[in-house]
Amino acid sequence: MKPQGRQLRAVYQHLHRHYGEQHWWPAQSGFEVMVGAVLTQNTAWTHVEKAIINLKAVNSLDAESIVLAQHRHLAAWLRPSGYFNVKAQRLRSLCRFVLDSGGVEALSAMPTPSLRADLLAVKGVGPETADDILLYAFERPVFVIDAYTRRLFSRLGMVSGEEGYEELRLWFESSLGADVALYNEYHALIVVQAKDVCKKRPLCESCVLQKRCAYYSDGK
DNA sequence: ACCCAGGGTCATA
DNA sequence: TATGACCATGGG
Repeated sequence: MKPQGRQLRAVYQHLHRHYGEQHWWPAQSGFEVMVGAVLTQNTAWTHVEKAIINLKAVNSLDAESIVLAQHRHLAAWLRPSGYFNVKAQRLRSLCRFVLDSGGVEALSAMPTPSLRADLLAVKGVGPETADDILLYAFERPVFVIDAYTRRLFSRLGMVSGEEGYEELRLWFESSLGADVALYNEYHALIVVQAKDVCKKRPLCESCVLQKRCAYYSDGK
């Protein structure tokens, strides 16, 4: 393991002890993970759940139904998750990709690099959404980078925060080694940690690692 | 009333 | 390559 690996695992252990097992991704199928990954873009998960409940209520949580649904219907079902016009389009393009590829089962047989490239080629699927899908739907060892990840490790002084997405992702992956279960839990813990804020003082390293204070916002 | 959520695309310079 | 505008609901 690389030098940063030990430090990264120490942070993980701290978060895991403090917040416990997260059991992500909350979904009943790989396809549901894919849908949730698009719907949660810049949106609170509680709102996404309502949209997914709507889709289930009309028996349309599958690629065929979503592709065939009229835009106004799909948009109405997605309304609670925000950006409903945009997300209806993105969901359609993702579902068309799934169908054109022969379904989720066929996708799960693809090697990770080509699957990742194909996901990124879908309109509305960017790096984070693609990596959510790769890790949580297809159980591939891909470390998900989000704004929380960049902010936390920047404040811990382990990265500058100015790195590009790919650079940061490869840094985590090479430091930790390929480990699906670890990546799964780690990303979940980073997200949970970010929500756990106090208003007392700006973040310092002990804030994160010793939980004296959990004010992780940007102090603006 | 303001801020921001488990981002991404597109137009501009 | 790098900003800025835009998408839109709902909870704190």
